[in-house]
Amino acid sequence: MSLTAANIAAKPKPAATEGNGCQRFNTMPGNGAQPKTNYCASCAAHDKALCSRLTGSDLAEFGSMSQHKTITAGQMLFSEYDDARYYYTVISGDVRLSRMLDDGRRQITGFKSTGDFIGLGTDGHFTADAEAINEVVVCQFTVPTLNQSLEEYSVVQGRLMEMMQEEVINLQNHMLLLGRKTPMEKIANFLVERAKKYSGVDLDGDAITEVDVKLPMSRTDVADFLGLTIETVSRTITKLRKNGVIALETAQHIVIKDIEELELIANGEA
Amino acid sequence: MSLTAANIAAKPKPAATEGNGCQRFNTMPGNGAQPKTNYCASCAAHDKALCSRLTGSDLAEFGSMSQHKTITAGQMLFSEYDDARYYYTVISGDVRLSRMLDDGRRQITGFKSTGDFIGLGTDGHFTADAEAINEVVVCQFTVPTLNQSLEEYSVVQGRLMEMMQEEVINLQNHMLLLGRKTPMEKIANFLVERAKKYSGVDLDGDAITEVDVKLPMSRTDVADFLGLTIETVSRTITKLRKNGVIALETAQHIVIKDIEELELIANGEA
DNA sequence: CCCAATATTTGATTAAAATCAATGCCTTAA
DNA sequence: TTAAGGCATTGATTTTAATCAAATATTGGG
Repeated sequence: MSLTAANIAAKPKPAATEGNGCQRFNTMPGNGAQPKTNYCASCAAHDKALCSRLTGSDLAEFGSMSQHKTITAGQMLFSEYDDARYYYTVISGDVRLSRMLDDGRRQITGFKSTGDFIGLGTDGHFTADAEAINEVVVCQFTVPTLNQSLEEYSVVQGRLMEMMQEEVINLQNHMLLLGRKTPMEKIANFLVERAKKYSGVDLDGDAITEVDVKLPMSRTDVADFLGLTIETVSRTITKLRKNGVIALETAQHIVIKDIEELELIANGEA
Repeated sequence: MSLTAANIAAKPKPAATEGNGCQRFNTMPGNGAQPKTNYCASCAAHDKALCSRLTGSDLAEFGSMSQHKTITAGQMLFSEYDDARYYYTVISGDVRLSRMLDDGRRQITGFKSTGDFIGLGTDGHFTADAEAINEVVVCQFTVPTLNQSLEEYSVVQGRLMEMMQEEVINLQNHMLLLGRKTPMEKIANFLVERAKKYSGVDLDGDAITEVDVKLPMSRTDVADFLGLTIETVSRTITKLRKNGVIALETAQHIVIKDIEELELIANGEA
């Protein structure tokens, strides 16, 4: 079983550079006497990642086939049309995936961070650009290696399937946003999503009204994710601020003052 | 291994009605003496479907676990939030998948026809409405049955993975369209896509300029797929017609007069 | 610490598509 | 054959967000 859809025709275009910043996974700094297993078991990404259901020696063996790689802010992990030689799990930092038109118009199709898998939606070549928003550490597997692991570890296979399902749901949600939501609804939706995924607070719990949201990406990135211009993004955030629904600590640090109201706005119910 | 992402929280809402129009797959009309295999081997959907890599007795056994079901135009196959009890392969006809906002705004996330799998993007519940555009025949599997088959037939598993990859690519393409393309580019893109998928003509071959495109869906559906209003859809089609890039046999039957030009327009290169 | 460069916000104007409104066309059933 | 209803098209107007333009804030380098 291969993750790659070999039957799909590939598009013509050159591949890009490769191989900077690599380091063997097993050369990670730390106590040399510690058993290998612990590197992965204590990994910040493990609980949410492809390997989340592996433990003990299976996890150790799976992990031994991976390498960590560090990418500095602004650097590309890969470009659209590149041969898909590696798949990645984000350990830390934020990655943006995007597609572009010839004249420079850009659509960001997703932001990936700790635990997220990068490699869905490939047909042998990557179908998007992947760029580091800040310093990013990824755990990379070669495509053949991962494909073999999928055969060997059915729990990895199952987890991948689950992640693909989540991804399809996310993309469908985002299509509804792009096609049918107003700028105000888009921004509210975006902030609520970030809050749910990254604040660490359980928003379903009662009496929670105030949530911190960090936005590592620029306004341009937000605009290109939501199908807006930066000016509209900025004006809309200002409007929410003036209404008291949010407050701005800095441009990149937003405090949601009323998450319930923001959710109503996000779903067109306000 | 289960296709369902059991860990994802399910949303609250009632399930819908079920069970009309069912018929046992093996009671299909035809020569009773024919071996079972042939029913699936000669199925119009087989080559593109989940079962495309199964042959002989495997195909027969896999097929024996399915049922055919006929849905009349306008009827729902399932609704958003319904328990996902079945997965489907479209045998014939056209299905639209959509998500709605409370005030009625709708985004169609895809049109499914012969060979397409319906059931991607579920978390135990369906995350979209599925409606028949015309009379539709589907081949349905219960979720547990299909999950078991995925274990048993690795080629089915592999084909599913491939189809999910294609789906993710499709959705990413459509996000670029929704977020960043002009109405003219959207319509051109839509027509080219339909032509590539359904005309049966190999468009990469040279000297092909004229292609028939049938649109089983209404202008409202097209609008809700492309994030436009029906008026804008209509006006844009009229403009293409006046420019001679397309011609209208009827509203539902469009002839692409210059596919190359239409592709340029679709990609913002014209 | 200050300056330059970049990012964000705000303001004015324009362009584009949505909305409101009406007409035309096609299908179907009496 | 004709009338009715639904769908599609066309036209007029309004609204919205994009564009154009400028000011303010933030960041990093010297």
